[in-house]
Amino acid sequence: MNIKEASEKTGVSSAAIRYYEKEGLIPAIDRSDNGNREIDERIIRRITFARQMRAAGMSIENLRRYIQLFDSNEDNTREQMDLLREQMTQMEEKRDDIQAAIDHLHYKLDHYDDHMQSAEDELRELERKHDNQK
Amino acid sequence: MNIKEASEKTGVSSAAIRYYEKEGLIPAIDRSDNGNREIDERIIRRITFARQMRAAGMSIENLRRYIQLFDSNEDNTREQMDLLREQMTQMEEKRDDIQAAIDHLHYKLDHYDDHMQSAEDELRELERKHDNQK
DNA sequence: ACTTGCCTTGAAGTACACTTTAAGGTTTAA
DNA sequence: TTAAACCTTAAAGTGTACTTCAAGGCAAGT
Repeated sequence: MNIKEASEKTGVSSAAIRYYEKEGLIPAIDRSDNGNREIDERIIRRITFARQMRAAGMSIENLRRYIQLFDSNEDNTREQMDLLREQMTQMEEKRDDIQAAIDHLHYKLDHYDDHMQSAEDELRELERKHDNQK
Repeated sequence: MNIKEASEKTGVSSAAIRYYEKEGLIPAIDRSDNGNREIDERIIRRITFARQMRAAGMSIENLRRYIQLFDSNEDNTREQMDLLREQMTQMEEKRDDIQAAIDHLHYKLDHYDDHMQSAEDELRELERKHDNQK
């Protein structure tokens, strides 16, 4: 499979696949005789994994660190797991931040009919509700 | 309250508060006699709202669009609500992306003991599980 | 008078994650 | 043989969201 097909299959642009390879987010890709990348299912899975982690906000730097551990032959299970746990914690925080924002906007939408004269009214209302929860 | 106190209270840097004001993410802030910003609770709430939306991944551009509608005197309830709903949809998608990544990493962590010889083993395992779910 | 510590502005600089460009190579089809 | 459609690389460019810098002002304390 050439890079264009891989791009279509994974939803990652050809340029980004090259970039990921150069940055060590995916393994080095074998070349065919003419020097073109010959992409197999193993690489597709690695690209897809990278895409998923990137979509969840994992930085290039952290993803590279993890992949380097992962692809090394040494037993660095401890470090890998620590890194994974650290990333999961960050993702959970981000997920919760987003959920809080969704709840906030949901509240705004639900109360649009009641009082929409001014920004202040609405913000006071939100503030009051927030205070009551404490 | 001066900008430094506001920064400490909201967790948004002084420079970012100035930037948010310039970009129209928060209203224009009143100045005291010497030209310094005099920040009250209303502004604090606006900064906090901006911070929360930013933390959830809402772009400066979209936040400005919403705030401009919000602070205008015209009745653009429809546009405001449409914008809010659009943003919520985006946030929900992002939240779900993150959750999928968390689930993936969780699976990895849970199965670390079983088979950690190679990246390929693990990825095959994930692939298999994924296929089974279809 | 001077240092400290805050403030102001506009402009320039930075980090991240790609994307785009430039210059060229190969393969296939007409 | 020439055009189309892919590929390669290195390097430069881009957008976002700030941060940092430079140059100066104000107010209080020593």
